Amino acid sequence: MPENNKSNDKPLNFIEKIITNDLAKGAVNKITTRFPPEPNGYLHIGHAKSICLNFGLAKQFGGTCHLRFDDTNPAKEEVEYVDSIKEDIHWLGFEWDGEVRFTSDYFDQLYDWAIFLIKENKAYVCDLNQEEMRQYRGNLTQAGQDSPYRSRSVEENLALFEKMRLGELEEGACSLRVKIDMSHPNMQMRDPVIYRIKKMAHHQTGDKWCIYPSYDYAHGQGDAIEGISHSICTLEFEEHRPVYDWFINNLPVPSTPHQYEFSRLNVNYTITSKRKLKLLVDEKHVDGWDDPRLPTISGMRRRGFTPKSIRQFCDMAGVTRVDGVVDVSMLEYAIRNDLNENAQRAMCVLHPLKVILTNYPDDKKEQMIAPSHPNRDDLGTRTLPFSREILIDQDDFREVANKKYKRLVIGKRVRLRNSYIIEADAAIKDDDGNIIEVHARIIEDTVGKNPADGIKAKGVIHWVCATDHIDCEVRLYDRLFTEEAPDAAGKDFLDSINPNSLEVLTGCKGEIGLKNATVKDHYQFEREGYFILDTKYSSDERKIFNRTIGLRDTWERKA
RNA sequence: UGGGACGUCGUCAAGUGGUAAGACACUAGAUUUUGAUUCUAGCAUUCGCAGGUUCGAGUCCUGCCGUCCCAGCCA
Repeated sequence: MPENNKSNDKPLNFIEKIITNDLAKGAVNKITTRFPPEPNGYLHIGHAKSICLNFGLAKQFGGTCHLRFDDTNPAKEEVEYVDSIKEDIHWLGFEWDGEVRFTSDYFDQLYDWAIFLIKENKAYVCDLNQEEMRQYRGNLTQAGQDSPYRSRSVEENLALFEKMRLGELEEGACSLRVKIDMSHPNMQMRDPVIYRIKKMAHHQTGDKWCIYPSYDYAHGQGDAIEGISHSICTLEFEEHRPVYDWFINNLPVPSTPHQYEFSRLNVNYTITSKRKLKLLVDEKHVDGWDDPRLPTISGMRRRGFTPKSIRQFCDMAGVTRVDGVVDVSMLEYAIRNDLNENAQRAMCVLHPLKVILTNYPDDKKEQMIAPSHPNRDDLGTRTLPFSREILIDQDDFREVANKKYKRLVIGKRVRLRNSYIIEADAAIKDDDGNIIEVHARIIEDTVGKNPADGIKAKGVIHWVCATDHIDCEVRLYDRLFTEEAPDAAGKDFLDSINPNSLEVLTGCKGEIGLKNATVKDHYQFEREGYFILDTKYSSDERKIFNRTIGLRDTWERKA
């Protein structure tokens, strides 16, 4: 019996039920799924759901999952994408069974089966051009008309198809179509094209072909060749299923796969249309496919998302046939949940303000010991140099404030995280009235304990030694779109791009230990959020931290 | 106005005739050297609407309404 690796009490989704049933009644002994991306763009969060589903199902039911590039259209595909897709799948934590497969591996077989269909008098070469074909196809409410070329003889079709293959006919001059039913209410069944002439090199097969099979023809046969038992795709392919089944029923294929559709993942305030993502990249609205604001896997990776958080998010979103839009807060929950548990803590001051501790000796320096994680001793401790001058965040000091403000205020006390409690005495200003420095005093003997006088601090703020720290740049990201549904019909998604989606902070000061940060280390900068070194632009000389996600904030930090 | 699919809390989502799981979000309170985490409590008399069948309906039937998909030699 297959083992269910998911949390015991979670109800099965409809595909899991189908599989459980197929296994129970012996329709299949072992399941085989596949993830079939077209290498024409980078993977995004929507693909992650499909990856988690297909690879997850195989693992859950003791089956296997293939990676097959659906590369039937050389005009749109590139190896660059093949490479990034493989990398992203691995990064997400999945491994495909056997070698990477390509639909183009089956071009010979597909071609032979096309000949077979012609000989069966089920396929014909059609000379209609695109405009004519559209007219003959009819429309949603009107039946189509048979192509005048539909009744060509087998011999003529064979000869013509051979000329197509040999490159003796121009692109668009004709196509090979299958004879189904031009008056079928399902438009997909009105004699779909299965081969078209494209005189271009293919990234896998080179110059071997100048005719290429269409998705409808190639996909199901690829599944059948690989012995895919459950071919899972998204809802928009639903009306293609009869076509899929037609080929399986009319060709001598080695197995009979079945297609199942689920609704694609949509997340509000973002877009998951490959075409639109490509536009954002091509028109430089963002910094490449791996821009941290993009929902691409590479962008999310650079942003600091973990594979585990993405998997959890996909699991939380569920698998159904209902089209809906998942709230980004669910994604944010998933990443915070992982990082809260696993990210080491550090302090980093984003908008530095100098504080002089007037009662602390000029020549004194202490080394404060702080845990790397509040409730995980296994992560060890770190050392924080402390001296007379420290830096705190400008937002953490006010000359006067109401009682709801729990930070440093003149005449009031605040706890320096992992250090002393201090009390502010004065704010030093420049000629324009800007606070440039704060004078304060430490309360003696308050490291790790409350003051002897019983007057406790109201809050806790983070800080960094004014002399012993690292300089860094911090990049804060906000949602790329201001509209909940930038993709909605009737509007241009470019109009809702958030002009403030990236805020670059320079002159930030991080605790000294951060000098050893690597691109693999996720940090929680206490009271600020989760950060990770930017893989693209950060260097030893210029450290750049990306904010993955801020801490949950129930207080309104923005005054 | 053709065909197909889908409509359960703000958002995902269980439920398959026996009297509305769970998660996110949100609200209130407790703990807290992160206004974080954790914890505790609250959050659909109601399942798109209207009829019907039934002792009993989110679940069955009928009608209606709404949303999405399909007229590429894209996938």
